[in-house]
Amino acid sequence: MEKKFDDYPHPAVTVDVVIFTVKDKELKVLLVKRKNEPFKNKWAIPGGFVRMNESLEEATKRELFEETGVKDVYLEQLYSFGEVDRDPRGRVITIAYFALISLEKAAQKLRATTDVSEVAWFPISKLPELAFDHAKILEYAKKRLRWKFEYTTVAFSLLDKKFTLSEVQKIYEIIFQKKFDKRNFRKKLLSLNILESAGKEKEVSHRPPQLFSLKKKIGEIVEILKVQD
Amino acid sequence: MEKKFDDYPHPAVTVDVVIFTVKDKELKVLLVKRKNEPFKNKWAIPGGFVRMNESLEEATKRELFEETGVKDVYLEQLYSFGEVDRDPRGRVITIAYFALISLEKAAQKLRATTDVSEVAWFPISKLPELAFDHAKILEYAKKRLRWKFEYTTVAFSLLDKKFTLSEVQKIYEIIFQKKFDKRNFRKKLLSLNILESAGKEKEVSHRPPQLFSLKKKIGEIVEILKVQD
DNA sequence: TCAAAAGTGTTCCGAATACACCCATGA
DNA sequence: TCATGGGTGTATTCGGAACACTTTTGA
Repeated sequence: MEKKFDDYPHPAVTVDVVIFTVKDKELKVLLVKRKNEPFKNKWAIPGGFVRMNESLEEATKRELFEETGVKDVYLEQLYSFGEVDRDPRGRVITIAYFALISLEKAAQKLRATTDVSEVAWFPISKLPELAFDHAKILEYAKKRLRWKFEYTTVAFSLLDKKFTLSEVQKIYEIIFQKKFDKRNFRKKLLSLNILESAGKEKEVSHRPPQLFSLKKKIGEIVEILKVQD
Repeated sequence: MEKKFDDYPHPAVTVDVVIFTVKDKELKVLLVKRKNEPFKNKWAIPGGFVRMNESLEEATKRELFEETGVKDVYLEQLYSFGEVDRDPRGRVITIAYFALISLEKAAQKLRATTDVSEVAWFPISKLPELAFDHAKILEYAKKRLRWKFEYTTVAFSLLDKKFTLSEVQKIYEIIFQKKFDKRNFRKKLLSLNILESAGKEKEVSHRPPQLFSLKKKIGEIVEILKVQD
């Protein structure tokens, strides 16, 4: 089983982050355009090598910050991809993460870097051809994303601290590409006992909505919505 | 973001497999006793280095086979662990998998290897102290296991091709440490439309039970049982 | 007074739960 | 005939789904 520590050559290890946001009533993903070979001028999921003195999550946060300038976003490990030939340069194992960032945070300037000529948000429905096995990674991320919306409270990480029930519903309608009944949606959301009242919105030219915020202590899994096709 | 391919030193990469079975009416996990430092004589989850010419899954299957002599078992990737100091020998990133093997397969002889002095099944309720961050990995695996039993048909990978409904129920009662109502359990299982009749058991000294087998084409996620505490 | 979005209740249906007795067989 | 596990039905409760109109505000 185990040999001495350095008997085997070591593969390279990268982290890749699938960064989602909701913008212009669409689910979007952040991609970068590669400046170098391989896959020069192809779009790719942002990522980079893991340094020896940082954990996988630290590496991912660093990449995320370098690419978007944002911190403190929803971040979770997705899956590790390790096919032998997934990178033509040699053996590279990647640990993929996925992140959800809110509209305001995402509105900050995106910055190209030394290895990237462009950075842009792509609607999930109109993706370009992707480098490496990134199409597969993205597929995986989309599945996970939907699952997370059904079974956990991640949706709220796309909203402000205070939000209206209609805003929550809109997010769900975008993610699931489906309309929900307003009364049932609100009833379900309120019955979960995860929200608390947070005053009223002002300065709208119609009936002002109630604001809510997420309660602090919530179990990890809260079956939010059962969505059928 | 990216530098030239070999600008960074590479961490070592291992795979670890949490191997579960149900034996003697208990959920058990396979552990190995380490022959060498670090953590000499401590119990650990079996695992080893990923070779340059094998994928993560291939490496895991190889380890699984070396340790238990079994092939063709349920295997899925669990999570990757990459804290900087998780291995005192240096930077080691591990991709953890979990496997479920059936009683008969598990009954084969377990074999010690060059780096392992003993191999043994431990009931999940009476675990020894574990090497590295393996306690954390095992915790993670236990959670995933329960989830899988609630939402998928993994349970059947612990049974023969043909099985009785009572056998299925026993497996669930062991995993969830909880009794289920026989009529409701059977009703639910049959209503899922995932089983087909496979004759009758013979040679039992009581009313012979119906046998069932799992239908071939089943969606990935079938909400089998909702289990409440 | 109008436009815009907020807010609200009831009926129906299907699934989950609780619960106890008879059946078929070999010993 | 007995011991052993196999097998079965009904009533109740709870949550999900369908469905349309009134309210509040600023412009």
